[in-house]
Amino acid sequence: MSVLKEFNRVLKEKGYKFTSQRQHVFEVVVENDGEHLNSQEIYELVRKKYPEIGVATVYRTLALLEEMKLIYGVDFEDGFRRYEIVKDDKEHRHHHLICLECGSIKEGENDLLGTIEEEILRKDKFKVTNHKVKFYGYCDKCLKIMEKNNKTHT
Amino acid sequence: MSVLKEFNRVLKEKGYKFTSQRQHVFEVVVENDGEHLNSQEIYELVRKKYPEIGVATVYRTLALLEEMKLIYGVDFEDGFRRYEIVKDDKEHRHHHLICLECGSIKEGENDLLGTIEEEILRKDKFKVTNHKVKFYGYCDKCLKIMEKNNKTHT
DNA sequence: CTCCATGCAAACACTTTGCAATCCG
DNA sequence: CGGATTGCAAAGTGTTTGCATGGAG
Repeated sequence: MSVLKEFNRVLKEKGYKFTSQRQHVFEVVVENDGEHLNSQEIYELVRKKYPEIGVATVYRTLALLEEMKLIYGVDFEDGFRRYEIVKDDKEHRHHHLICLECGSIKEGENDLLGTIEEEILRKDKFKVTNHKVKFYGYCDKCLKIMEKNNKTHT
Repeated sequence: MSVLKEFNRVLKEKGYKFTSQRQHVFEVVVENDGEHLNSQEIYELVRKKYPEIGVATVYRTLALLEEMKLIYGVDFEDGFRRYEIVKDDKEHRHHHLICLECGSIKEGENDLLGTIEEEILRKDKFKVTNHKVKFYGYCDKCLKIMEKNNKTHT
């Protein structure tokens, strides 16, 4: 798997050591891409494959991976820091659709915000280099259920 | 001040009691609108006027104010829950421009995201009811300084 | 063999909770 | 008065740190 090779390469490049703990943590994040796992969930999953690992190592490794720009943290304000894989710079700049009914988190189209960022540069004279965007609302599934039940929201 | 009256009114409406602690907490948030104070900062400011207040009361009051929809929490991922006043539904749905250089937080134009939300409804079949949007980048001032220093970023 | 990396537990920082005392209505 | 509200301190979170041991290079 090329992602793992890349991981190894960047590790060496930065003078960090390759350990099975780091490999396991990284693998769990890769294998669960799109799940937005939090640190504890990652810890639990790693423990299944590598029971001796300690929480601290997981936290340290996640920080390391973030520093290496292999993953990055997202915050859904549920009290946990959650992680996503950085696929490339474009992919990085997506946004999330968070359903208030079922709690599902869906990743949205990538390029929607480009024009807005241009506008911000013009109007606010603010050069956007990244964004964290969360839309809250109701997903298709829940909308349909709510319609069926004749519920109204807001 | 009509905001305070409104506060009092909503309190009564919901069957909550009006106490000087609650008034002070609310006042501090109102007086520092735009500052995005976190709970501890609010606690410190309230203590200047009302030294007997306890942290717990501040947290409880902030939760109350949030429930009453008089304020709402924002998360700038600095480890603190920060608060803003809800002025009206429109105002609520703004976004933030966070400068990576000086850390300043500016509030952006309100209506920029309307069209995007329509597009999300069409493309993703997701009905947006609120959003939390943070743009990271460089503010006008820092951009100019960086240009002067011939620095490049990213 | 030399450090970097790890595991453990203790320490942290922010927030919440339990409970007796207080005070609004 | 009576129950909601408070202050205090203790308990809970998720996360970080100190330190001796262990393992990669």
